[in-house]
Amino acid sequence: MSKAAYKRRDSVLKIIVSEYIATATPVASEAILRHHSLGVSPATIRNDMASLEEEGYIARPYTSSGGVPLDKGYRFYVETISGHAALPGEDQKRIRRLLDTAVDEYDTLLKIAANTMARLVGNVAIVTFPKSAECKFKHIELVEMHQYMAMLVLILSNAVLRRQTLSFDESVRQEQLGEVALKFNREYAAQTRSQIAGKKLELTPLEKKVLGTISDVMASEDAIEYESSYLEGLRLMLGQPEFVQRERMLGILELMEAKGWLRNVIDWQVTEEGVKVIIGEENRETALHGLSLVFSNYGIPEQAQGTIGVIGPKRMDYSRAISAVNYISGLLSELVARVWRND
Amino acid sequence: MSKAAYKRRDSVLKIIVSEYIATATPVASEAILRHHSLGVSPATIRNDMASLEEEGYIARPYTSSGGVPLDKGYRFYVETISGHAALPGEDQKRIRRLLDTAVDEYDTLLKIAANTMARLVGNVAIVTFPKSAECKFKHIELVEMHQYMAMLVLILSNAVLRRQTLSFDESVRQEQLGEVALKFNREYAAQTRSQIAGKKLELTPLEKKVLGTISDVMASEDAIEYESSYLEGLRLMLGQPEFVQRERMLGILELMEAKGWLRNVIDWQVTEEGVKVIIGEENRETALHGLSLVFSNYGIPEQAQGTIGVIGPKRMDYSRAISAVNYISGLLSELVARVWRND
DNA sequence: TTTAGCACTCTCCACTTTAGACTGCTAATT
DNA sequence: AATTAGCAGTCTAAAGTGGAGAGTGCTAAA
Repeated sequence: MSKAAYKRRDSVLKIIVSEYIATATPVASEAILRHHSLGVSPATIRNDMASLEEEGYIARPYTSSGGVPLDKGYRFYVETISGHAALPGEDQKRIRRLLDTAVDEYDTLLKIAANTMARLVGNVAIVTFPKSAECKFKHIELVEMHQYMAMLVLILSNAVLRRQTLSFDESVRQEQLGEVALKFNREYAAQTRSQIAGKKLELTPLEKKVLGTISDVMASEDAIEYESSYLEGLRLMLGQPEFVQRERMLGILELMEAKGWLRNVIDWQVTEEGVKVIIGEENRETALHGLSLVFSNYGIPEQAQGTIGVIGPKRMDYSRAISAVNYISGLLSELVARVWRND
Repeated sequence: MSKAAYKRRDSVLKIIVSEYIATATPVASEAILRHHSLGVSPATIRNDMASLEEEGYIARPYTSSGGVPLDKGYRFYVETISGHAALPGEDQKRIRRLLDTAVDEYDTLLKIAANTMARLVGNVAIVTFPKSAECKFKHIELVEMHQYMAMLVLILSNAVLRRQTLSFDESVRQEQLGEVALKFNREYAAQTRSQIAGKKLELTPLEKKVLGTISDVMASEDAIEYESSYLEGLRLMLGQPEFVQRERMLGILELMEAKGWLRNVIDWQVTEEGVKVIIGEENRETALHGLSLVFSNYGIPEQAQGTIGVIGPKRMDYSRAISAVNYISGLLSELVARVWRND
């Protein structure tokens, strides 16, 4: 096969993928020529398609139908388009304005980010809270609820807020609680759980109790990976033709309601820069073999990192997804940096 | 029609409903006798069914098929069974143990409650956060993030926690922030937003800024009705045979992803005691006309009330749902009361 | 290497057929 | 007046049929 012929075959593959993404139906040789004149006849395209099939880029649902891309075909497509993608300027502006309105409210901000992205790509969007490797004590507050009970509010350095109630056998007054809080805030500022444990202080029974609770909360925070995250756009994704079979639809719902599924899905170890695309069987989780993922980390490495991404059928608009994830993750990084400037 | 005949007809209706709930297929006259011998022939049952149809309790999908209950039939069924329902002792124990483990962590507690109930009834369960009519200031905390930014943590009397970041034009130190917090905590304890606004104090520019933010947060808290709630068991409900039509499935997903839908669905005005059942077209929201709701309020009236309930197809196990909602709402009330004992 | 031409394959849709499930009605019975 | 047996009649669901149309694979020629 000549060099020019190879090039044409690659074009054919690209057209098949993009056409299939648009129509969700097998792409016929003549359909390819309808929209992109390649200066050759349908028969030539058919030969190319036969060759593409042989090498595992495309497949045909039945003996003589059009071609549909296989994972390898999608992969090729993604490689060739990535880099060129950028969100339209007006979208960028709109999104920036939208997120700016919520910049002071952390949770709302992330929720809006997820929602916006979901609608932008017509699929499921996920945003996790930023998380640091090992959380640090920032501040506690003890508030009396009633005589025998108080609420402990613990603020961690990654701006995570956790609360826990404490019951006492004896009556405790707000003043006492205030003193304990003051002492701990002075002694433990910016320390990790293990550092706090290492510090031997003289403690009253009340203080011991509070310290124990703090330690528990920090431990559970360290253990959590993705518990809290926002997931938006389920209805959009499930409206796609790939989910006409009820089985698939329910499978997805089941997966997403399961606890801790995200941990298996996103390879947390990977801290590479930039947008990553995972296609079909490249997914570790078998339930996701029919889907693709486009995601990126955001935030400040080693300090406060979260993940933002899109999940959709393999037949998703990768160009749009990549540019959306890229832009919004950048935006979030910016906003996170503003809060963390010098922590 | 004799008294005895009326009684039999009621039995027939009850059997039709319960049989339909179990099988999801129209109930034939002979099927009724298969499981419940009423001492009469199928022809008699048929006469009864004709009468039930005439009065709008049941309908037939086509000219000569079995009967399916209409809303009026379900309503009759619910009236006759309610009161007799109680969760099996072992379930009660299991659930109590489960919730006890999370009693100190408010959010987890509610999430577990929702999850448990969803699995108990095989449908969607919803639990909202307790909310009081007008929230009261309990405590604030100001934590320095960096020179020009601080985080405001506001604790309200209903144990709701809200945070917000504050940016300053000038550099601000933690000490200053601490003093502001101390002052506000002293002056504003247990006051509502309007009370705080009415109190005229000498304020520095910094204090004015903080007060403004507090006021904003409390205002938005007062405005929120059901923003935060846990919804579990979508996959269970959507697995039911009523959702084989994709349209319906997507309709439900759309409804549930919409913001503020819950407010329309649950009649918040109703503060009656006990479990309430809403069947099909009794729902205000048209998207829910095919579904039923079983819900109850929990918490302390006027002080901290939330809602817990089940959403499922009209063909749901009402007996189980009513007993589950009843039991779990009672349990939550108990746990809430423990925290609020004398607020 | 590309192309024209044609037989062949397979899907999709509409239509028909058939078996079986239930009822409604009528006339007889209690 | 209420109940029953019996049977004709109605309707569904599933399986089968046939034809149109889309699209390919192959062959032989350019």
